[in-house]
Amino acid sequence: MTTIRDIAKAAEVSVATVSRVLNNNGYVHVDTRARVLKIIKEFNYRPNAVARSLYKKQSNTIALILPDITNPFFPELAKAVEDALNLYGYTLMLCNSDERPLKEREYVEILKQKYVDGVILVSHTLAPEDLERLGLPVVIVDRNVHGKIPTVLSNNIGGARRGTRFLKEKGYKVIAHLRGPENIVTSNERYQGYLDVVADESWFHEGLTAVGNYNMKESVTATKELITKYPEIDAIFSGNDVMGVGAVKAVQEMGKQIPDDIGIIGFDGITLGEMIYPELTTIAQPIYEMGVLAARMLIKLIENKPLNTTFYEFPIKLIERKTTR
Amino acid sequence: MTTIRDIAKAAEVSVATVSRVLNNNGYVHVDTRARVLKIIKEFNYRPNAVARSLYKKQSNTIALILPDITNPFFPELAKAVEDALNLYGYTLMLCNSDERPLKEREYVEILKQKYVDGVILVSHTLAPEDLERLGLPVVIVDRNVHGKIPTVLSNNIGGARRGTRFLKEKGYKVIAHLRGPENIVTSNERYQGYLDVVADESWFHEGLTAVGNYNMKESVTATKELITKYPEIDAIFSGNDVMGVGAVKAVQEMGKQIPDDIGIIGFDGITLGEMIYPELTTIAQPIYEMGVLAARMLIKLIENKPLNTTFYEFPIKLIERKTTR
DNA sequence: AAGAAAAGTGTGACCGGTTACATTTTCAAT
DNA sequence: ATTGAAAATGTAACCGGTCACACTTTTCTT
Repeated sequence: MTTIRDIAKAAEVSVATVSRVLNNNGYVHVDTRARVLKIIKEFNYRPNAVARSLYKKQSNTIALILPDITNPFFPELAKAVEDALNLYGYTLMLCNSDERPLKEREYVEILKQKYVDGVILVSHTLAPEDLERLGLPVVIVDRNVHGKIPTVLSNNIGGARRGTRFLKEKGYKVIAHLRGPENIVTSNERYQGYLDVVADESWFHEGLTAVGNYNMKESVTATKELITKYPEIDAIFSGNDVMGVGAVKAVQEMGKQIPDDIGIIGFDGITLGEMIYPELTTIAQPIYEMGVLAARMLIKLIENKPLNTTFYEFPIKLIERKTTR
Repeated sequence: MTTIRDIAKAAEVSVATVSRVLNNNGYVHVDTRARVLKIIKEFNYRPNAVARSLYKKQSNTIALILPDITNPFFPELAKAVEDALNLYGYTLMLCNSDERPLKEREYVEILKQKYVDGVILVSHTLAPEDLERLGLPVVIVDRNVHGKIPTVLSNNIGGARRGTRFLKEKGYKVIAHLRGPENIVTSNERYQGYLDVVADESWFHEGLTAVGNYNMKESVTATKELITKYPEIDAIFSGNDVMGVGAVKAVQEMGKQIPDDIGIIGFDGITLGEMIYPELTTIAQPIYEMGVLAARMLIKLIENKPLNTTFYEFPIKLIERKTTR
């Protein structure tokens, strides 16, 4: 492997000069620069990133910690993050936490050892006090945390209200809700949004909400139970698209028509919603933009540039497709 | 940050001794070891992975280069790889190549600069000669390459034959094929498998094959064109599940019944197939196992342990679900 | 009890960059 | 010609580990 000293020797300058050329700082005579550059090209020399990291205490790498890349929401976000990072010369470490706070914390320790510059935490399970002690620049995506940690999310309550109201406007009479895990903020917010719209309805009762844990299979069984128990249900507001897809499937398996017998609306706006028939109407978050923004914010944080806002809430967008009439 | 020298000072030993304790090699007196360990715990010391990497020329990091994590096949593989790597103390770098050989090559350069220990290349687009020059341990997944590079894949031709034959056995008469990109080995192999089974049929002609480029939306339009042009088609063997899902959707949009009017079988065995209605019959590759094996092979390669086989072809499994009668 | 082998520990070079500081050269201003 | 700032370059310490080698102490062998 060629090192900076090899280059220095070949170009008949000191390593400092080569370093100056590489980093474009300090004074270097044009002729010298040209000579060094020529040698670098000749040797096809690339500075050793690890050596650089050791001295600079940073690695141009950031980590994305998420529950499980297998869940179709996350790849879209991960892609956005990676695209953005690439633009700024960073590379991406992918960490699946499996929803385990312990694994998240272990990962953070390992990442610190590796001089990872920062972390994007998606749908994390860490306690706020853990977050404070992280000792690394962090941006949170998708889960609100009281505190001064930069956060990117979308308007969950507003979106949920909008979606539920939309179902009402479309003439659906009895709207059920599939909700996510009970310990997750977004899940509760979306539930809250649903409640805000329907709590005063004459038909409303708590039994119309079932837990699908943001999971497709659970959603299928939950939906079937729901509809069997309360046949008057004619619409479902699902807390995310994955459960929404499950609901669509469940309803179809029961032989009911979508959107006539039952209308369904999801939340998230993942592409999965466009892969099924009928296509899923949904409250879409701008997932890609959120990923890009999170990456940008983190980089600013790392590079000590000022953040205009430390809390960014994206508006949602209702995408009317085929599961509502 | 505490360094090994801080620990050495506090424990009143030399850095070498601390290093010996950390790495469990060389002679260290039990009492000394205990003392050092105590100090380490007290200081909550973690050795600096970057410094270690610099000397050892390895980083306990491997990279996964794949076309696009957004394509639902890859997250499942990525998860498997990550799980396996974790077990062995490695972390994962995620690199989206966007199918661009140039980007793949650039990534490899950056990865080498970072002392990444090895690379798993999935569905790569690199030329064989590029692969040879990589200068890093590599394992290839999903795409066959003539050469001595360790490879993990599944029996594409056999699987394709099996799937096509299965449609015939089920009594379908005119079987079309949705194929992937023309420059991709797996895509061609699956096409070949299809041909092997149907080429001699009286009804067979080349028009029954359409290109869906492994892509959902393209598959939808391709399927519609196919069926409109050749209404005698009553079954589709799709080169992958994503296109299979597209075909299901297209057929449904055309108002035809699955599996009675048209039977569909996919290839891959991704969970997406279970998310739609009716669930997709498919030729399943053991994706998770393939990912795990690729990771294991790469680690063996990195650690200079012998590989029993450099070429591993997994058997496929027909999973009969609801898109075939 | 002597000598050899094993056990225990320390010193300092090394990995390959960056940069503070020192030194030398250039050049415009006086 | 002199001066002093700017320009150009070099030296060596530093980042935080690892390990070859040297050295001392303990244990074993005969």
